[in-house]
Amino acid sequence: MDTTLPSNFIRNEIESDLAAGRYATVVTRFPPEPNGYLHFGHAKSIILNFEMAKTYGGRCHLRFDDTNPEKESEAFARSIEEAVAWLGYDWGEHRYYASDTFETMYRCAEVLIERGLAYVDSQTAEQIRAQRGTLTEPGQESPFRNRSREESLELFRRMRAGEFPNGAHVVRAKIDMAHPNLNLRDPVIYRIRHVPHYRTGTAWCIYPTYTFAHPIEDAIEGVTHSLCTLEFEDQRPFYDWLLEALAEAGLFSRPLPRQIEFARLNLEYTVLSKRKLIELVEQGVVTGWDDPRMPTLAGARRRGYCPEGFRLFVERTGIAKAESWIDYTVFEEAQRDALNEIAPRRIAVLEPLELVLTNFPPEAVEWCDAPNHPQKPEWGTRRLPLTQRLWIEREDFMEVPVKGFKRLSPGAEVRLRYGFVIRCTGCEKDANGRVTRVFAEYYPDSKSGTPGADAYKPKGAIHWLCAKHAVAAEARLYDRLFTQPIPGAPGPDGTPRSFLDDLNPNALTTVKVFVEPDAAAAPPETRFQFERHGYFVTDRFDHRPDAPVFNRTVALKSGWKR
RNA sequence: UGGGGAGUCGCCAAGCUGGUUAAGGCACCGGAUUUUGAUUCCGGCAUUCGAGGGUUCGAAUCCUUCCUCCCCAGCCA
Repeated sequence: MDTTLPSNFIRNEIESDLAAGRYATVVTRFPPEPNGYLHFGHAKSIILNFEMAKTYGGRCHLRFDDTNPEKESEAFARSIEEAVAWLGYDWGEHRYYASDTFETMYRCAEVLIERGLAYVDSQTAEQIRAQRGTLTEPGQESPFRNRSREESLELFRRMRAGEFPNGAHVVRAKIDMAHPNLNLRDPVIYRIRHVPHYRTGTAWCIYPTYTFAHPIEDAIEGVTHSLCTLEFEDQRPFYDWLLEALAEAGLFSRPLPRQIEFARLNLEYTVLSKRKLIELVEQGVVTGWDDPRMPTLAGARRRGYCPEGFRLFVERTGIAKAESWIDYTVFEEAQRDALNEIAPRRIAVLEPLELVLTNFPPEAVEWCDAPNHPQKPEWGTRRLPLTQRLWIEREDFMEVPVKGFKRLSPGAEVRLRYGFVIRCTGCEKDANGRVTRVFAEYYPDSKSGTPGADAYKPKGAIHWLCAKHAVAAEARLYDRLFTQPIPGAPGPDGTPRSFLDDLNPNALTTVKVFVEPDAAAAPPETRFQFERHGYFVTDRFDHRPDAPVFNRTVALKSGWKR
């Protein structure tokens, strides 16, 4: 067993199950309903399930929980597969659809009825609700609860045959209408829905409910550990009741799968509920499900976040049962740590200011070697042309420097990264007092990598790009989508607010920038670290070498506090 | 006021079959290295485990009372 992974209660449970011989192997599953896009919360579940299986030498299935034809589609299923694969997981042969097992489920329900453990109720949804009782009062038994097994069986058969309209009958498990756990007060396990299913078409007009289908799907697939979120905790008694009954009837063999619940992910400065995500798209707050500001996996991919960063994130935040809100910095830091390892360095000037080296020969070009990664010499170097006219970052110059400023200002010396040390001699301003150009003199004997270059000890180093060679590009600077840690949380005085009230208007800023030619020429989805700025990626859809588009994934940390 | 869960450092989270100084991560604060104010590197960061009682030589870990928060009354998942 891998002891380098952090301990968590699920690992403990699995290990004791294995040690006790309850299961010979570990089989988990990621069971999305194909009715929407995957988000960061799903990433936690995907990673948990696949990593647990991997850790114990088992396997993880991808299962589409498509038991409600009203909102599911093939397109969603495909986008889910794409996202899981993007995260780096392979379900191999083990892709399942609940809808492939409708016949088995039908049989399971029949067996329950035959054994007197389920019955067809012919009341309306309203009547059933009224009889369910309340949290403190027991429910009432349906007048149809004790009808004969034969009659229920016959009605169930006719339900399947399409003889009844929606809502005319349902089949319910027969457990205990007075049970303190409402989920055991004869839960509905089959309902009539005259709606075509995206996979089974019109073959069925009755569909099993999640409650009934999920345990059966797990058992059919031989799942050992069915990991789900906390809200299903109350459902576990039914999960066990059902499988026990079916095993007793000989439909499933032991060991039966067991459900274990963990807390879902809550991340600050973002929202992770399907409803809110849909609202962001429909209100036009973002451009779509894959907008880089969206906490969807499609958005994350486009934003430039990497799978390894997600894995690190999940590993660092852990798996537990306490509902908690994770600091956004944990997510960002995990991404930076992962990106730092895989992103080659390049230079980009985000807010260009012209710098003229007055003592540099006008036609000369000095080639400077720059490493592609400061800690990975094996990644090699590239050559940057340096000429008299350069672009530097506007924020790297201050006519009147503040205390602690280590960059350019009149009289100050600074190193042009990988190039020469220069001394600022002044600047030029327009009528509004805005600096339009900076002047400096370079020290010819200070070139990086040449003997004696280290004799210069400037306080800082700034990046630059040759004005003649730099390529213009568009940079989309992304930031957190919300301004509050918990979007929509009530105000201090308790006034109710909406998460839409906390939108960050600056979550996207588009700017015209200059980049190194080879960065512009890179294919879509190529990641770079633009030195001193952050991690960027060429946009998956909009980037073209002749019209480059870079998305800022996450900025570098900055210890510089004015 | 029924049932099911959870409360350990600012944010997460190990530990919880009782026994040396309560892991680790993020954040934060130093300090070293650095041609990214990045990375890396050292060091600091809970006499205390929701609160009160109790058992014990000894409790975050056992018992007990209380407090707070979350979930459940879809023919959603």
